[in-house]
Amino acid sequence: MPRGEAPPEPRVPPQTVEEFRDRLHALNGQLPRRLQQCADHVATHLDRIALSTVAQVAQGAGVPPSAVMRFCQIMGFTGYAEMQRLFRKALSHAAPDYATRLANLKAGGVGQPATLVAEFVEAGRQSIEALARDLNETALNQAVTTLAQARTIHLAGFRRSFPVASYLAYVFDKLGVPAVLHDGVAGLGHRSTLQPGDALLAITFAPYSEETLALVAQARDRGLPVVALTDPPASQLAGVADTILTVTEIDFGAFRSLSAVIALALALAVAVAARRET
Amino acid sequence: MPRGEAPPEPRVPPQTVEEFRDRLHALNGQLPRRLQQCADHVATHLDRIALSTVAQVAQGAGVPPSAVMRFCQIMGFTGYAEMQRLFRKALSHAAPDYATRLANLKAGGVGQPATLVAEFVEAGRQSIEALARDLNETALNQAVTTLAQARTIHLAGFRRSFPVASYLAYVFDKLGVPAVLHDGVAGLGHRSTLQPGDALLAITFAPYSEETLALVAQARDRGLPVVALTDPPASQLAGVADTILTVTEIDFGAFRSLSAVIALALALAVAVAARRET
DNA sequence: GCGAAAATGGAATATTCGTTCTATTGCTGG
DNA sequence: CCAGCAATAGAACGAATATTCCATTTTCGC
Repeated sequence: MPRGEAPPEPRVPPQTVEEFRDRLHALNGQLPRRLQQCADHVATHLDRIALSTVAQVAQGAGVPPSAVMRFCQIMGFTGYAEMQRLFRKALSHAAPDYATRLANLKAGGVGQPATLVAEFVEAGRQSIEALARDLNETALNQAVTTLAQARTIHLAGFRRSFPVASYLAYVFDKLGVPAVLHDGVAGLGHRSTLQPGDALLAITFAPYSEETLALVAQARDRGLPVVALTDPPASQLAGVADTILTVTEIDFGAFRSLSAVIALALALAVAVAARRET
Repeated sequence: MPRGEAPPEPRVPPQTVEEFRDRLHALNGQLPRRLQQCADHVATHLDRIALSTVAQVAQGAGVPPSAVMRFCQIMGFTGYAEMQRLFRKALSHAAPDYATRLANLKAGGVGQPATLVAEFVEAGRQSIEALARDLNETALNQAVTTLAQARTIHLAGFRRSFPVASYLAYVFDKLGVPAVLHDGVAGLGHRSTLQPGDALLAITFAPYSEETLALVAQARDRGLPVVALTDPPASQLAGVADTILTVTEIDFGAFRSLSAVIALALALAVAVAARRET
């Protein structure tokens, strides 16, 4: 082993998954080939560790099991077992008895109110996880840029998209971002308010509502940028919107929980507000 | 071994957690003492099986390990290992690489749009899981009964509760349930529409909005039942609402994802519609 | 290129954990 | 009260798996 400068090879193992990630990141680039392979594979499959054996991780990384063992020790653990303990604890704490509780709610029987709650909870959770999985970061960044540059943001969303649009109006107001909610009250649109320098944020799901499509077309005619928040496939909007953000919302029965759309919309709003302040 | 009538001891193991629960339920009551202890413990700690050893399950149930083994075989598995495989598969499919993806999104850095999405996703998921955990079934059933008996349902919800109220208005409309959204357009309430036989569903979070409280008081004066959808502690509403449904909504920054409230509201709406039809 | 030190792969070993076996206990029906 | 059977507990066994060790290869400084 080298004499003078000892690389910070810690004797205390990471206590949380966060710490683990940090240490992994710090080590990146200064590892021998096989250990780097381990690091790469582990980084992209963090969740598998809790349920995999050394041999499986090794095969996944394309290295012999002994390399995985050395990797564990580099990370500060005494061995694979200790490392796995960390991830198992994280996994079991993540869902303490959520699954059981859900099953109990459902056990009441179809049609029972509690069962319905369980179904919508399940749909909401799946939608939200799908959002995290499928988020298009490029489109999101582009949307933020577009909206941050706009003088006024116009919000379009009718029928089941209306709650989202109205919540955005509330949030933008709180954040001090000029936004107009096109709510169709009194049968008149605010179409004349679409002015140069503005942008349109349209929230709409198939089948797209007439009003929203009309507003999008109008904005397009006047040369305003259009950001669409919709569900895949966004076929009809592909030609007319500059930026398309898609969200897969799982629905139970005929109705959607809107969880994923709202989460995305909120993040978008906060990011836009932050960008405008700088 | 016995000769003639073989008890229905299945040779094919349950393929899903659902099937597992069914078989467990079917066996209930006709098991010897120790096996029943196993069944009870497993039923209430379904989620632990994936990560526990035989010895741990046995200790939890207060039986020797061999009793757990016999229980596994009664359930149709060849042994504990096979049973555990079922739950591990369920666990890993539930969160395929969701956790990793979330961490990756967050890794972008504070203030990045993608990181914000991750935060709101996290908040939404926690809210939704909290709903499943803390749902008060009694209050829910009572709310359904109250609203199902109403001639017309009045919806109150302003500011950040407005999206929920407006979504409920949309859903009730689709379901053919008479509902009025008190949206405050033109500064006039629809107060005069509060008629005998109606009911009020108020959605409001602390700090409660003036308009909602006023509407609740008015309904109360006229003797109409009031159902409140709010966050704990519902101190101010305790005296004035007949039924109180609480939802703990985790917020990130100053904003809430509304996931849990919407899930509960949707379930409530569908349950009410179903009850009215019968 | 040569030598030392690090890295590597694979076999040997230790440990943990599931599974089986059997003696004993506790029932149940005659 | 006794025979017969089911249920049980604990110990012994065996398979799976983590861990260590060492011979070989690779890398890097001189």
